[in-house]
Amino acid sequence: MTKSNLMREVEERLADRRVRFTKGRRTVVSALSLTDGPLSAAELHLVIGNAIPLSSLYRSLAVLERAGVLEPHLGKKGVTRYELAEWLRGHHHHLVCIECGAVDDVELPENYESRVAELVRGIGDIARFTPMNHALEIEGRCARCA
Amino acid sequence: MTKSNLMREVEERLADRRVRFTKGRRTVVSALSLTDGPLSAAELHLVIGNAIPLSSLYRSLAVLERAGVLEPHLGKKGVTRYELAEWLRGHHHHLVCIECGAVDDVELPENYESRVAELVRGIGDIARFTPMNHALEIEGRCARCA
DNA sequence: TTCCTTGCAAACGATTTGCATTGGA
DNA sequence: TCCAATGCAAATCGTTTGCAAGGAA
Repeated sequence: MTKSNLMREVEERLADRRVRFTKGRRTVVSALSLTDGPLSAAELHLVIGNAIPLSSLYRSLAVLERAGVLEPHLGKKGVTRYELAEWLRGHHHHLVCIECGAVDDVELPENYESRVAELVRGIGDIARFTPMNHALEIEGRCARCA
Repeated sequence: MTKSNLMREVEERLADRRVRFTKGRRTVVSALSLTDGPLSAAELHLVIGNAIPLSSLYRSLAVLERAGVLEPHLGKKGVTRYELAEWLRGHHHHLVCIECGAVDDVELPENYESRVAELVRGIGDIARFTPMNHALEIEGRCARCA
């Protein structure tokens, strides 16, 4: 999805919910649309050049999460990282570095993703569970920390 | 695994690593072996009847985590809950019900688990990432809520 | 106007740490 | 004996909140 399309999608979603798409919120969505993985409030604060105070950032993140635009990922030391929700970013999985805590997104090649989906269906059958969504999270060492 | 076997396994592991299995650490492992889900430091503090001050609890948890006896489970509000490590509890995945929020553990049949492991290895190769651990989390509707 | 958002500073709560004391090998 | 573990209190750090000022509808 192009960035301007993305902003339009978000705008629409927020309008539906009577939530204002203010300058601060635009900045957050825009920054997250340009990065590879989830960012914490502090990381976001750096990325956007201290343009928005932390407290306002936290409030924007909370609003965007409640509106279903962002998804939180809980990290160590009580740090929460956010990324665009799946309906905006597309389906992907996470590589979490146990060394530095960085989270990278991977979009699997179709043959991999179909095997994951197949496993998920099979597990659902075994466990009498109706799968709606899945996430394969892999912990390990990223290229930088290996 | 019986509880006394479990304590013996932990004792052995700690001995190998020259880590003392003190009264406080025994209390923590024992409490966690008796509960169904992961517990936070505060919850543990309650469960063991304030027998150990919070700061000591945190230190015990840190030591046991570094020794590979406990695994942290990151929750909202910066709360970390701990459970016995996988080699003590068995490898499993999570089925999260989007209806009632319940989290069920599933232990996959060997042929499923090996396919998951194979995918994880393949993904690591693609992404230049060294996988150490993985977790497949499936969201959907549990049997009760379907 | 009226309600929502923002910025600042202070408050909060989970976790960590400095230091003196205790305890186990 | 002697280093690691403990208890207490104070410090840290991510996050939240009260309040007054700014903005959009």
